[in-house]
Amino acid sequence: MAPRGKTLKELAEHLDVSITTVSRALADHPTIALKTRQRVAEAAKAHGYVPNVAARQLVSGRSGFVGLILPIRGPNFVDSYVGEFITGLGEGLVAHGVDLFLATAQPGQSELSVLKHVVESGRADGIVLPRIAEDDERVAYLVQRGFPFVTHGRLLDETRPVNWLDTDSVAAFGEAFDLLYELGHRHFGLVSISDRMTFRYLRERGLREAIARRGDPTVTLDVATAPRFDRGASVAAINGMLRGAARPTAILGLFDELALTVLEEAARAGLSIPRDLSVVGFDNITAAAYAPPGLTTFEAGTRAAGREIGGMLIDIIETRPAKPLTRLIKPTFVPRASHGPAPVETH
Amino acid sequence: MAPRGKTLKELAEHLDVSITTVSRALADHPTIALKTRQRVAEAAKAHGYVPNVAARQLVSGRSGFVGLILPIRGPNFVDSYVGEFITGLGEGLVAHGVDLFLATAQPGQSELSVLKHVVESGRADGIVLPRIAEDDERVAYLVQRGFPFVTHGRLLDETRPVNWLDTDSVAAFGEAFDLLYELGHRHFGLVSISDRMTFRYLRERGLREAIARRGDPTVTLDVATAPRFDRGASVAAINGMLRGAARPTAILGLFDELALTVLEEAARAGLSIPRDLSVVGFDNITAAAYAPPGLTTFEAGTRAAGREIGGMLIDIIETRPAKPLTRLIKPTFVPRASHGPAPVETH
DNA sequence: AATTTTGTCGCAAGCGTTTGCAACAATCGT
DNA sequence: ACGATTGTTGCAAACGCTTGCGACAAAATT
Repeated sequence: MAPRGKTLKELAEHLDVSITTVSRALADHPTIALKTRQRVAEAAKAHGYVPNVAARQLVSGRSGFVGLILPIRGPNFVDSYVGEFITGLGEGLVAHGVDLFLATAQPGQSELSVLKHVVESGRADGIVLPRIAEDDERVAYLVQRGFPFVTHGRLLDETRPVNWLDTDSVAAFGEAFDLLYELGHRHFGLVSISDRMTFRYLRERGLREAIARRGDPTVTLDVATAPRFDRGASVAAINGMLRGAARPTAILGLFDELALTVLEEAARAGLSIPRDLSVVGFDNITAAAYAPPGLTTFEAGTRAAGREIGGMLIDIIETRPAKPLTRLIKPTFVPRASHGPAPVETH
Repeated sequence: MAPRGKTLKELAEHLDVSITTVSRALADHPTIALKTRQRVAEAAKAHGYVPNVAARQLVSGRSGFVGLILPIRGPNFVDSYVGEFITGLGEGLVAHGVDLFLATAQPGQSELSVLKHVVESGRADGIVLPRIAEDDERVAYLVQRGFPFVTHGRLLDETRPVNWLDTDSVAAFGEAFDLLYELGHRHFGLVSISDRMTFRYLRERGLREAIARRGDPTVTLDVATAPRFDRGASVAAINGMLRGAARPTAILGLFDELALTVLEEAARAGLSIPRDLSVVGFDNITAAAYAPPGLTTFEAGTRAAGREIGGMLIDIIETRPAKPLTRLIKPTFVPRASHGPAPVETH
């Protein structure tokens, strides 16, 4: 057994006052004489008193923890999202004296069952849900349970009363289209995923809306999809697009990993970037800067998002606002060398 | 206030037995009649009973948490280490029903003071300490406190009774040297850091020992250092080496970020890799595969290390072994295209 | 001087568990 | 048939803290 820290009782005996008084003094309760408060504070510091969290939690009903269920990943791959998001979340929470706790789903176990366990055991005061799907069962559970949470990403059905923060990928993909259109591109490709994640839908919508706004009937859009973490399928889908009859002159990757794969496959197909093909991604992962010729992309600001979400969640836990809190972050354009003027058409 | 879950008391009333009986039945205590145990188990499942962790912790003295203090990072940079290590740790802990909790140090606050707070508040049953320095004050504190912990990385003084897991970078850097020597290289450079981290020392030692083993007096080693996260200083140090009178033909980066910077600066200096210069890194971060021409490096297996450390820590918490547990993992060589035969000397 | 107010403090209950010990009924041996 | 054994359950204390309410003395009011 780890050596226990000092308790209130010990402090009280030492100071010859009641436990109650020590407790109130440390909470700076105004009914305790100022002199007593100071005396207690000194003794507490001198003895290195640290309150026992379990006892405090038991009576207050609050754990001082915010929970996050680690997204299940393939065996060999961890994207940079996890590290960045968690770091930001920690930063956002620490200012309020709240710690982050991470639950991991066992191999056979669903994320939902872990979530239920976390909520019902009283382990967390609030939950953050990353990377959500178009219609997420975890959200349904938490809403029905009335448990505080905020999601990173939105549901498709925006009328549901959920607190969320999202990056405005509609705007980003619109911006990318406009830029490429101005550069003369008319034939577009989008490499997407088949999983029903909300961001997949939103990014494609951003692109389509921008096309519609432009009102140019000569613009074409070709969409290729593959399962999310299936690299082989992505490669195949990309090659289909690259080696097809009507190869686009500009290809957008739903996120950087996909765009980087386009870069690789294009090189393999003997295409020169950006002379023959422009490529734009989304997320600005580290490798985007290193992959030749440098991937043009959007900075999603994952760490800042985590920080912000931490603050939102604390706010929700403490004030229980009636209206849902939502925040839309504009990603910033990161121009590098993978985009350029459309190649002149060879008739 | 979040709606509380069911309590033992409610369950007991429903079943018309005592709280004690329910508690023991759920723990599968043999003194409780088998029939009663089953009856209780069913009711518990039906009512969705989940024990309150705070109450349990209060009496058992165990929190069911393992703590990790997030390494402090610069404002803009999160290396992939965090995400990988945490993912692995979660995987290693979940099998034992233990959760991971993350504490973050406030800007002005030392990691040590956060650590003390975590330990003394009873928030964790054990601690994992990542990325440790040659002589780490956190380790001293935990040893003196008799608190269970395991480090990722070693102290320089290996006689201290600490549980650690480390990657064998001595072996890796020796292997790298041998390989490059066989390829004809005689003039070596090491881009290192000035921070007193143990791995800095070990990797350099691995290199020097391999050189000594070879016993070839014509071999030279040039070491350049810069503060850990100071990219500008690294660039300067690397350029000093690259543009100096006696440029090495093979440069080892203490870790991939450094090696990648060598690649960039070499390109800027008009050097062709690997014709003019061989570069080898360590860690195998994602970008290593994308940076041209592909960085030769070592896979450190961070995620697996986290997984392993999780298991070790549980073991330590439960059995309190007298002898420290230590584990040395051999990194695997990841040959890519940034190394090759030494250029022929031009006299 | 008697009464009310104000300022300080302590008693004791309660948060939801676990666990040593006692209590009781049923079964056993002789 | 009686005490001893076995099997099963419950009582109550304990873990360390917070908090409503009452107790008491000193100060203010009448």
